[in-house]
Amino acid sequence: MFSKTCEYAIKAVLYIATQSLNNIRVKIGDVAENTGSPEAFTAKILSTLTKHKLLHSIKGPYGGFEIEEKKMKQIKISEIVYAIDGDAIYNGCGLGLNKCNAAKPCPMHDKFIKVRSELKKMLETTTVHELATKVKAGKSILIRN
Amino acid sequence: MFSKTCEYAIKAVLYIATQSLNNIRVKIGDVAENTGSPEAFTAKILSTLTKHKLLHSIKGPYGGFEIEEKKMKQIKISEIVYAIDGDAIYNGCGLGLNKCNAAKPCPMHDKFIKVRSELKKMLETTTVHELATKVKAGKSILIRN
DNA sequence: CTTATTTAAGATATTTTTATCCGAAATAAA
DNA sequence: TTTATTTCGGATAAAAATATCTTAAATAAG
Ligand code: SF4
Ligand code: SF4
Repeated sequence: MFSKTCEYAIKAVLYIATQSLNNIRVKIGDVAENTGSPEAFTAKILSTLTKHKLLHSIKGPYGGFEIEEKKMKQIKISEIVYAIDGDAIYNGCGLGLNKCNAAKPCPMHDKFIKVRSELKKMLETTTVHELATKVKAGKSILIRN
Repeated sequence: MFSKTCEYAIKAVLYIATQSLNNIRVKIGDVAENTGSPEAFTAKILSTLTKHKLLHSIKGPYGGFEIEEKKMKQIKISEIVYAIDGDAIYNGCGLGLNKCNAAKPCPMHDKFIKVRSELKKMLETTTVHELATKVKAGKSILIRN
């Protein structure tokens, strides 16, 4: 469904958001540890997310990552997926034809479009804040030990 | 969504099925050419599909691949996906947690499960015959030139 | 039986994805 | 100013996915 990189990215954002809800700024090591992701690779991902303005980073001692509560209410999961995996999941086709054409589509078109648009809608209507709140309340987890 | 290998596999099966509807047996080269897939790689994929009994292969001169009409009415697209990509798309989780647990799920669980089960249902209710018929009737295509 | 044709299977190569490493830049505190 | 801490950015490395090549096995036809 998503690339591994994208899974790490979603978990990382949700972990940072959850901690930000408690006004705790977190370091790369914390994120890696609490999402079950490799640390150096997590650094790369967080850097990408920061460039896309999905996270706020602070360098130096007592630095780390955080997300304002206002921001996490705005950011949708779709934006994280887009920043990492690009638009393939939104615009790419099920059978990978070079170009799409509704007049003469691939034979799975109708059925495929239906499922894909539901996925898209789901990602576009789910906010980081909504999910982070669930994690904070202990209703769900980001890592299984 | 699917691996590239899986996309090739679906297109290959549909091409072979479409030709079988006209009682034409096809060779690897034909399949590759008419699905826009690399030939040697297509050979590997067809071999896998044959082992999974999703295709019938005949060696030697005048040989090639075919699917009985009876068979193509039975085979669902889900079976092709399963043969190539395994059960990740059916049982894997959106965030890639090691194990799933409905009691303490990942925060996307509910929404994710909904979309995934629709995808699963779609694949499990679409037969090869249904799609091959569409292609045969010229209503859809497998390759864009 | 011999030859030509075709799939099967294993070895190898290339590309992409995932992951690590290391030095630079920023910055807070002593 | 110096030091310790932390992110940033570029260079590599390892693993997985995708793709090719080469030889073997099967078989139809002459
Ligand atoms: S025809 Fe439809 S389903 Fe097929 S590749 Fe194009 S957009 Fe996707
Ligand atoms: S909790 Fe649900 S959505 Fe999350 S990984 Fe498990 S099955 Fe998938």
